[in-house]
Amino acid sequence: MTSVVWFRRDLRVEDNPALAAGVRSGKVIAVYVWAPEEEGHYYPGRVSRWWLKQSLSLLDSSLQNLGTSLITKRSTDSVLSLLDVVKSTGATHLFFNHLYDPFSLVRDHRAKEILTENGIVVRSFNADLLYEPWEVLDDEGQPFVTFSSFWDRCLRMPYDPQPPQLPPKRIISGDLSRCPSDTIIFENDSERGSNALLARAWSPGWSNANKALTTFINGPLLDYSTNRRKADSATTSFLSPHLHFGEVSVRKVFHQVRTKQILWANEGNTAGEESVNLFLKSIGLREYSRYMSFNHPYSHERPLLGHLKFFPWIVDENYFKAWRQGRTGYPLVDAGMRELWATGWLHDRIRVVVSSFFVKVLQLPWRWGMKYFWDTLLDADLESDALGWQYISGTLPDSREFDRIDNPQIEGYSFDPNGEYVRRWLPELARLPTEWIHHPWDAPEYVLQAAGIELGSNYPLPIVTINAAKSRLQEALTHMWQHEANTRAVLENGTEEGLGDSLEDTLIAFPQDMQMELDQETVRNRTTTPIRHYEDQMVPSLTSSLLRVEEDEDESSSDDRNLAHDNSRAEVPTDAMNRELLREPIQRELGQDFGAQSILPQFNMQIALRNSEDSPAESSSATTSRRERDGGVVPVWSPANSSNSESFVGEDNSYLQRHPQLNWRQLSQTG
DNA sequence: GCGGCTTTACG
DNA sequence: GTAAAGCCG
Repeated sequence: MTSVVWFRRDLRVEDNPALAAGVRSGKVIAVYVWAPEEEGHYYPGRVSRWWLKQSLSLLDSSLQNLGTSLITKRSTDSVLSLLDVVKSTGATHLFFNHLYDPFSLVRDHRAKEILTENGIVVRSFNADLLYEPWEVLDDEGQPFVTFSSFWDRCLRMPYDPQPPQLPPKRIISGDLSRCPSDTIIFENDSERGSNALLARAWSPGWSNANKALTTFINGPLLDYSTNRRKADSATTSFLSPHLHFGEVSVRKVFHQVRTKQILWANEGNTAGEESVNLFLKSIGLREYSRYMSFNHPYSHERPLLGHLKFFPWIVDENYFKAWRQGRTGYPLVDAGMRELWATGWLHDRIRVVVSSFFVKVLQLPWRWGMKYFWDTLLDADLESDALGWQYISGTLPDSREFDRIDNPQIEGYSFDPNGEYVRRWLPELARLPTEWIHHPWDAPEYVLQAAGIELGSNYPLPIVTINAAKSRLQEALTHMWQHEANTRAVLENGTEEGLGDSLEDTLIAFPQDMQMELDQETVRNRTTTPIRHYEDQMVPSLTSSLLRVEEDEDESSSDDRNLAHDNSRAEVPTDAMNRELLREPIQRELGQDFGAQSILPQFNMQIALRNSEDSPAESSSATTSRRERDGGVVPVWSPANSSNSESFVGEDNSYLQRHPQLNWRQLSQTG
């Protein structure tokens, strides 16, 4: 028997449950499908593609050593390409590992549906997380809504994460003769030169990931606790790109780090113990990003909390440009942005500094910043990216307070006390004494002259002073509360006028220069296969486990639930991903006519389609319907259903109502 | 060792 | 903003 093993972001042969399943059951066809257009705006950036290219090539050599090779396919429809591979190789099974970003949730469900319809046995596995999102629930069976409660539970689960598995000793290859690889172009000519530098600093690939893990555990891990807040990042693990592409299993990381911790604990090495706790917390945040994405599949484009819905974001492309170029006049921010541009890397601490500056001082819409991180980071990761920006923007229950502005000058002396980081990335400030390095605008003229600095000329004055930013933020909040109150009054009067003029951040388009990049790529890579009509792809299923009685009343028989439970450890319960949508908005709005009210479709893939093609308006008449399938009830939704953020995060929304104790309310009330 | 003040952390 | 930790007399 032959199985297709579909590699995605699990580019390793070790501790890879899908590959192991394939090897166990007979002959293996290993395949990677490159179909970036399926991810809409989130076409991978230059450095991310560079990494992927190297990683795939190393995976291929490992597979060749074991007895097969990696088939690569260029596609605009992963699922149909998989079906082709299955048919041309005579495979009967498909195995893959779970992903939790919104695009994958939808695509993978569709893969299961279509391949199953074609008589293929499809099995999927957990390879990316310590625990599946649907395993980690509070005492009421609800998902956690704060990180610390989530992570506490993860560390106290009644069963351990699965121990990592060894790589297979050999692989029996399926028949590849009728399934040739496509050549995939990961970089264009203009990118090749910049990419050449990356190889000096980074070594992608699963075996290199293992080396990086060992190096970290035997070196910087011990002092992680004391060093972790220094901008000069020689003390971080550098594992994030490896983890993003699944070159090393997070379970292996967890296992090895925990082992070290026990060792240190026995030696009475409390500093080492504490370091491990802190490092594991960052692993936990990665887990939590998947958890959030799974439970709230729109978190990459819509705030989880709706209290900033009427915030007047400053839609200013010049600000945005100054931030990207590292010309804001704040040395720590600028050094970070230059480092990011030059290397695709940024210490976590500095990510917080630059993104907080972006949101609080510049008051730019957070999705622009998130998109820029996506485009430029070597470890660009949609779920982590979204979690980070929502945390900074104050749209999570456990976010930073929105009305507090961090001061880059103070942060500078804390994270870069000697100014070495700033001097490395801002050569124009290299000769400035440490006393002034994080606030050159206060330096006496003779000091500046001696350092060869002319503010406003070879280094900018602050783009906005912190005091101005503080008062501007207060004004903006006042404006927001006013607008919110007006809207509420209008709603209570029963008229709908005045609803249209709020500038919701989800409606703010990406700036042109960012979009052009995407559009060019989309056009350039267009193959003969037409892009499918989008609605076809938007059908998540109810295969599963977490269906609760109150959600589905009479329509879900207890048989369905019991049946689903049997499988719950291995299969993604795609209903859970819709839990939010199902429980409140969809049920509430069933039967309502959204029609023109349903405003713009906000799901990125739709926007991308609309931008790049004359697709016929998505027929976004936003129907919510249920249909029978496989003896179970399958809710069908289209993105326009939930495009109205009112239905997801509005003040009458479930997420807020369930957490009345959370501090976001203070914001609204102080107004 | 204690109280009171300052600093730091806060996902 | 609050609470814990660190520091000092």
